[in-house]
Amino acid sequence: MTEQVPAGRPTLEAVAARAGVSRATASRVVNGGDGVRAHLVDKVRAAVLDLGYVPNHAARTLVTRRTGAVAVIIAEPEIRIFSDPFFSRQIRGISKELTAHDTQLVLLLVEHRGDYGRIERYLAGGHVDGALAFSLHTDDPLPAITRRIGMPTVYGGRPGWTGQADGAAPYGPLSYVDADNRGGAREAVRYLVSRGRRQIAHIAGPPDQTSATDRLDGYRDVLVDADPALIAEGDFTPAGGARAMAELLERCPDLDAVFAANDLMATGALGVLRERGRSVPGDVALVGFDDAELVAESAVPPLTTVRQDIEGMGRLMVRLLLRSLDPAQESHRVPGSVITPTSLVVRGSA
Amino acid sequence: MTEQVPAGRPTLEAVAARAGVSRATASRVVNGGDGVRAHLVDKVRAAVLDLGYVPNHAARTLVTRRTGAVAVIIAEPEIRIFSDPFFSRQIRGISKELTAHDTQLVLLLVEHRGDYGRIERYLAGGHVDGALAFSLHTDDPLPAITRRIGMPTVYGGRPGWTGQADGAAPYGPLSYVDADNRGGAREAVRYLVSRGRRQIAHIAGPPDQTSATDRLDGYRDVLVDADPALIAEGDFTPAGGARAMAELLERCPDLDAVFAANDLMATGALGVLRERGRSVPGDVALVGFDDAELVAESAVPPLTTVRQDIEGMGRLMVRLLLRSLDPAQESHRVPGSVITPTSLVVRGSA
DNA sequence: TTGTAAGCGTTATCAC
DNA sequence: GTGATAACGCTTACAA
Repeated sequence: MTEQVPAGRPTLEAVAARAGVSRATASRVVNGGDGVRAHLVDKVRAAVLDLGYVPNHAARTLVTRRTGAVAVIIAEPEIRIFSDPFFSRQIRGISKELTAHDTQLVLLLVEHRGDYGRIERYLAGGHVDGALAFSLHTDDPLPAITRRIGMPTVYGGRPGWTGQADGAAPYGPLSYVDADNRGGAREAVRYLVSRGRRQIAHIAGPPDQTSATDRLDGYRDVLVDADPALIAEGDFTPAGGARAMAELLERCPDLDAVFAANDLMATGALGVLRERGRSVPGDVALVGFDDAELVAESAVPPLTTVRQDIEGMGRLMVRLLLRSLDPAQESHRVPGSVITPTSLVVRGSA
Repeated sequence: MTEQVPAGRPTLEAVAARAGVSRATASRVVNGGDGVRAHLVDKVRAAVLDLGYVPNHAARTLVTRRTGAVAVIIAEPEIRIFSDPFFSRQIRGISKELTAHDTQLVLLLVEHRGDYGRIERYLAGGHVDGALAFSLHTDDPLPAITRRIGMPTVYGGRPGWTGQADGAAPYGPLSYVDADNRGGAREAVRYLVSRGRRQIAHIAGPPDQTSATDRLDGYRDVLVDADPALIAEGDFTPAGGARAMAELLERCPDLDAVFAANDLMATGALGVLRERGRSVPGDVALVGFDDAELVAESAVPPLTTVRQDIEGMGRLMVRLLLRSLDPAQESHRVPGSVITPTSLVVRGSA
């Protein structure tokens, strides 16, 4: 059996043959063509084109030990994965930036605690060069995993225990990108104060997420001795916001402003206020957080809210990660962290 | 340089050495262990455990020509990617089913027309075994691409031109999974009729998506000679629904019911109706489509809507695709299509 | 500047 | 049953 018809996809060998060069030279051209005479570069490029050659990814990975892929791990046991516009935008930012670097996005959704075994095996299997993760809960097993197997990882949102003294960790402290939640919250509350509001309530997020606790801290920074009755806990969903709002109205019927820890909860609160006949912003001023698309602007009235550049944060996570993956970089293996600024967007609700 | 310290991750070779067998036997055990004496199986398993061996994916792919990964292509130029709860749930279904089959999900977001070159290169590069795609617009280049490179693909939602006579296509007609949009729409409209509504309007989705046109067709099936003024076009977003609702109210102030082609538009319509002082369902009955989580149920009043099993559809797409990937299957390379049933969920809005 | 050749870690085809 | 050994397609010293 000689003289076989060109069976599957063309290989580098075929390209080299057609261009009349060695496989090595063909490889050089495919990878940029530095140090190859223009003459040959053209020949090889032509061969690539006629043959429709596309490099075999597995073969390349096998030798370079680089996969050109990054895992995006979304560990959110709750129903809100993806439905939350926050994730959507961050993913979009991540996707764009990865694409710009010719890197693929492998999505790993974690639904159950038991999924972590699978995640660890996957990450350890050399399928990806690095990982991006979100929504770390205080007892999340992920950091231990990525650390153990030495997988460079950047987190979205400040982890709950980043302050731990952990100098012995293989790659230093965790790296993350987060918005200035505390500062943003302060600005929101100060704004309400400046508008003459006196009984400013807060609908907080789940206490095991730093984005929630940081916003609560910001609220407290301004209202140092606020009545604890003015604080109710939600879960970042509209329904949770509605429940919290009902509670607050019960406990403090005279409140004249609400700062909700995210826009979704703010919309829930809005519904309850309307039901109870409180006008917004007349009787009660309402400020959200996120400036979530399809939510903040289209609420009635449109939400005054704290904007964070979610897409930009996604892009930043990628840049941090890829930089740490580059052996030539000084920052090799230590991604570092970044806090991005927020800004208050004033609309109709406050 | 002999006597090297166990440098990187352990290889099959190392496992074999430790277990005192050949690499071939070790490989057999790792891949199920059929035809190997229990005695040796145990030894190899033990070695795998102590060494923390994880197979190298690239090496395996190189020889088996199977990547164990599937691309999920989301080609939605609009802002609603992911923010739309519909996608979220379908992705969840897909993710769960892929996980159950030990297959990875590679996410490819298409934002611009120019992205298709990249997508084609990626698919042709042998990174994935098959593809799943959504939201096909009438002139979408994707089917031509997947067909050209022979990539098994299952679509979410009926493509616009599936009816074309295309027997010559390499792998037969496109395969897809879709809900019974037309039947569901009929049921919704019939329900409104049965409740005594007489001026039933429709807020349609974008005419280049079959889910929208199929629902419109269902509406027309029941209301054969409905006044064209009763039909307004939206874009599947709340804002679009609001605009359409305003138009309808302008043109047909006496309408007493609205069937919106999705829940998001229904919520937009709801806001406008409320603003205009029309009670729901008193003055105007409102029915949506999707039974979108965090949307339908939490609307005020909660939305009567047509439910489709979105997550189930996602799972089904995966099953169809994986079946077509299995060379042992009779259905090899021809995924086939499925239409899943819908059901009317009656809540407060109609 | 170009070619030769040695792997990268697996699976698969053979003999044994 | 088990073990050599030849691919798989590519990159990269090293030699020329």
